Amino acid sequence: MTFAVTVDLVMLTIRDGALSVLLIRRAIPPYEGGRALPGGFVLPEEDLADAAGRELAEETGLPAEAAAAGHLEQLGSYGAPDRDPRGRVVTVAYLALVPDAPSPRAGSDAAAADWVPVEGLPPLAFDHERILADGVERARAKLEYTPLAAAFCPPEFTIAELRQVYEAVWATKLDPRNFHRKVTSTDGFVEATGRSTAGERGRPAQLFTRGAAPVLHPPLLRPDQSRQLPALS
Amino acid sequence: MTFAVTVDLVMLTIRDGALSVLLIRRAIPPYEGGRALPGGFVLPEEDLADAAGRELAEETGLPAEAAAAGHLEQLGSYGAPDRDPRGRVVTVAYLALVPDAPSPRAGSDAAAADWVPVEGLPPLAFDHERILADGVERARAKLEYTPLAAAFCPPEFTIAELRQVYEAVWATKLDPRNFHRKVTSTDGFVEATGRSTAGERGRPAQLFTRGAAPVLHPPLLRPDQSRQLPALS
DNA sequence: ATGAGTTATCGTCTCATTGACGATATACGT
DNA sequence: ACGTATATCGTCAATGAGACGATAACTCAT
Repeated sequence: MTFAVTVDLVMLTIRDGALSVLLIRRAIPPYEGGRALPGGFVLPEEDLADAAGRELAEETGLPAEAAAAGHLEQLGSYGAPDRDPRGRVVTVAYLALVPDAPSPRAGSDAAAADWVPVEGLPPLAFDHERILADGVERARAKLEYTPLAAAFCPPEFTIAELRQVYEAVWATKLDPRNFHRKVTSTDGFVEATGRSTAGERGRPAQLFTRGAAPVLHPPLLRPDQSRQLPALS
Repeated sequence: MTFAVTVDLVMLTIRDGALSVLLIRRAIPPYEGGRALPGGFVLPEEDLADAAGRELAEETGLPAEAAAAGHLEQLGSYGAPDRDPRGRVVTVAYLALVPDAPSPRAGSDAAAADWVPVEGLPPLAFDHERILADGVERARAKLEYTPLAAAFCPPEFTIAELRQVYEAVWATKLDPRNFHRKVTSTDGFVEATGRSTAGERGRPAQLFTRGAAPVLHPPLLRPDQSRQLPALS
C-alpha cells in the first residue's frame, strides 16, 4: 500500500492587530474555488521539513533562509482514509510564524493567496479547518512557554509590539506594566539593543531583539478567560 | 511520487522505578537482530490513529479499549529520504503511556519485545533513537502541564505512586509533602475514592483516580536540574 | 514656548504558589 | 508497648503575578 504525501502550512501572522492565516483559493478540483491552506507534494528526494521550508519560501516569496527568520515547526500529520477524494493522501502539517512584513504574497501559481483573520473564517477544503484549529492552539500554547512571540515581530521590536502579539494571539488584553516587567525580568526572553524608537507618539521605547532562551522560566500563562482545552489526542 | 507509511510506537511505562520503553528485536533485514521501536504499516482503509491503536493493542496483548486506558497521542512524523534503505518510508510516531501491569508482551509475531530503561539504551534501528528521544522529552514536558502521569498508574493509585511516576520520568526526587499538597490542591488533578490501601508498610494511603482536568493550572514544573532543551523544530 | 495627550518605564502593595522542613497520624512487626 | 515506616497536615520565608499609582520622555496643537 502506498500513499501520496503532502505538506500543508498553517502560516500565521499578525495583521491589523488580528491573528491571521494565509489561505489560498483552489484553482482545481476538488474543492475548486474553495479556501484551503497552502501546501504541496513532498518531492522524491526531499525531507519533510525541507518540503515545508520550500513551500514557505514559495508562499512568502522570500528565499528559504529569510523565510526561516520567523519560525517553522511540525504540527502533526493527518491521514484519514477519506480526507482527500482523489485517494489516499497523508499530509504533514507545519506551523509557521512569520512577521507581518512579507506582503500578502509574491505568488507564482495561479492561485490567489490572502491573509484572513482566524476569527470568523470561511469554510475550508479537506480537513483544513481542523488542522488550522490545531495550529492556532499550538501557537497559543507556545507563547506561554517559549519566547516565540518574537517570531511575529521584525528583527528589532519594542516591548509594546511584543505585547500586541500576545494580545492578538490570545485575543485578550494584558497590562502593559506587568508585561514589561515580566519580559524584561525573564532571562533570555529579549535582549536590549541600546537603540530606541523615534518619531512616534509618546515616549520613545527601547528596541529589543529575540533572546537566546529556548523556553521561558517561569512561563507567561494565559489569563483564564483565553485558555482553551488542548487539541484531542 | 508515492510513499510507504508506517506508524511507530514509543511505548513508555515505569518499571522498577525506571522510565522504560518497549523495544522489539528485528527478525528481518534491514537492521536484522537489532533493536527497534514496535510499528507497522498503515492499512489501506485505516486512519493513522487507528493504526497506532491497533499496534498498541497488538503489543500489549490487550483489546484496544483496555490499551487506551493509558494514553496515546501523535508524536510526530519522520520522513528523511534515506531513513529506510528499502525505499521512501514516512513514519508517523505515536507516544503511548501505559501502566506497568501489561506484562512484557503477549506477542504474536516472532519478534521478541522487552521493556528497556531509557537510560543506557542500546543503539536502535533507523532513526528510532531520535524518535525515542523526542517521545521521552514529550512525556517529560507533558507531566508538567497535564495530569497524564496517572496514565502510568493503575485505575486507583496513591499520591506516593503518582509521585514515583514523576520521579522516574524526570529522574529526580520530589518532596513528598509538597507534592501531596500540590496534587490534592490542584482542581481536577485527582479524585479521592474514599478507599485506602491496607496491608502495606506504614500508614495506609488514600486511593485516588485520575481527575477530569485536561491541563494543570498552575503547572507542576520540573526542578531546574531535570529540565532539558525542547526537541528541535 | 506651553500645555495636553500619549506611551514607556519604574515602584508599591497584596495575594497565591512554592520550596524547605517540622510535627503528627496511623499503620506494621517485634 | 515500642520502634519503624509512610501518609498527611502545618508553618515560614522567598518568589512571582495581578492591580494600579507615579513619573519620564516624547509629539502635537495652540
